Amino acid sequence: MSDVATEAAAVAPRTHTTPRLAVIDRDRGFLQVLNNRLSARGWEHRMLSSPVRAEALVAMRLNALVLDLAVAGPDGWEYLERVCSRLPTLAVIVCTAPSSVSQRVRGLRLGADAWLSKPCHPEELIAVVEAAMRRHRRREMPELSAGITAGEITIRPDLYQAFAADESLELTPREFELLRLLASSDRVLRREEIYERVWGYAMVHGDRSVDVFVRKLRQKLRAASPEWSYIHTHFGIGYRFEPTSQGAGDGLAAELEPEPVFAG
Amino acid sequence: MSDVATEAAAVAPRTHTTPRLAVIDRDRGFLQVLNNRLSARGWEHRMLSSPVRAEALVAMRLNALVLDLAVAGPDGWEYLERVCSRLPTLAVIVCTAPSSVSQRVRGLRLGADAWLSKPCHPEELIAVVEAAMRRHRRREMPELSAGITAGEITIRPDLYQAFAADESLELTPREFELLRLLASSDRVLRREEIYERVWGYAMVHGDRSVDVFVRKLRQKLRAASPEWSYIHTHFGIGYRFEPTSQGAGDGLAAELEPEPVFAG
DNA sequence: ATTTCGTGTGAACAAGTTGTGACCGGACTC
DNA sequence: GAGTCCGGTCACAACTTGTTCACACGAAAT
Repeated sequence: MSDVATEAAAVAPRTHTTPRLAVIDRDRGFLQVLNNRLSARGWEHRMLSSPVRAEALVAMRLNALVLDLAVAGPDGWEYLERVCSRLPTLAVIVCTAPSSVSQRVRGLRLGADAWLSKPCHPEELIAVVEAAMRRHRRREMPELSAGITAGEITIRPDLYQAFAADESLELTPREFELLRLLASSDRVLRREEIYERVWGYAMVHGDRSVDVFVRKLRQKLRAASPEWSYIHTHFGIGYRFEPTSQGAGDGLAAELEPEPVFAG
Repeated sequence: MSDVATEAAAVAPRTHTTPRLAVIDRDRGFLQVLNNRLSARGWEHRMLSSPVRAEALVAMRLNALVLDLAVAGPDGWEYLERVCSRLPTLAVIVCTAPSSVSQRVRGLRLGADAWLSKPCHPEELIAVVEAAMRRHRRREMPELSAGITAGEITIRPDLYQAFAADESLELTPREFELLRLLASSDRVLRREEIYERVWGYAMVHGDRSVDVFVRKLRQKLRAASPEWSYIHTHFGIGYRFEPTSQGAGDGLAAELEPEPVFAG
């Protein structure tokens, strides 16, 4: 049970329809009841009897985590904080023994989304988890498989690949996710945001992964569509996607109104 | 720079928009206490003694709503549902008299983000509201990324850039943050305050950074929009933003919106 | 008028940011 | 077990930005 055997599925498909949650608790009866309800509901769930490292939680690609602070012992607060800061998009629900106001406030301030006192009704816990996940879900890509065409390239989410003139760019999963994110946003994306949405957890300061993958992407884009540039750097901020053809005028204007030009 | 352990303070996101919330309740004492705490915290808030139409809530441009279901009477559930579906980006916290599990579950299912039982500690309520907003704010509000237009220039937060006649001013990140701060405050800002909000930490006495950046800003503004002056010096105090056209009268009028009044 | 202090300005300097190629280790394939 | 693919780290160079400094200018104070 405590084993963190994580099947390494494809990288962050992010289109999951069934919620995936983990419960860190030791109350056998509670876990049993909860297990039944969750199974009946078709949620993917996993019961853990002790805290697991934040990295392991990342690998599980959870939507929500239910945590009994008592299980983590005196380091519970620290653990809570670490998990919340490392996985900003994870819904964290603390479900623990009766507590004081200041304890609850502290937990919420550290990043928990909700605090429930035991004993609690499993249906209420599930409703709270649903409420916490509801918003997070909204940010999953709305368009499921609609292809995006920009400049000379076409992005096909259903094939997990991008094409230029019907020729695949041979993007790796990460490269593809990065390209899809950039192409579906018409604004500057900060590195932290990119990392969080492609990698699925918080970027540590100084990580250059985004830069490196942008370079790899640009390389493949350039090879497939040399006349265009797609990914623009905003110094000190991040990157922005905008197909710009080399030969003609700079595509800077395309962002705002394409105002009519008159000779005069 | 002196860099006294400013580790995490690297160009802070500074999306520090003050929360705006409304409370629908009739408990005078509760409202009074809450009012004090919210004022101390600098939140914009408004106390309402009866439900208002969803349209009115939209106009208030709230981040969060605290609702006592009892105030809405027997139609409370319907009201809750209508508000939640009409304003999906609004954080809704139900704070009401003791209730049954099924009631709480029902409220959460209808779209509430949290359910608190009265009597509750105001700090806990605030923490719950914060937690709910934290999750919501991730999905950025459309109006937040809307640009500011002043005089001949347009400030586009989504592009981290300002434009004059669709031409970028080529502002650096700091210059942009400074301009955005000035332009979104229609009053004189002291240097210390500017420094604190743009740089993210306290200004040491005698630091001229703000002056230098104001100069750089003025230079770029002048190059892009020579007929106007935007940043005005208040000797011995600080700076104030106000677009003023050179030739004609001062453009004082165009600015003020008749938006609803909030305490704060 | 003269002094003092706060502000505007340009340039030199320091610090931070990004592009890039090389390299490393784990997972998978043959 | 060797080869390959992929994600990730590192170090370096080129570049941009941020900070500091000295001095000029102008407003307030004496």
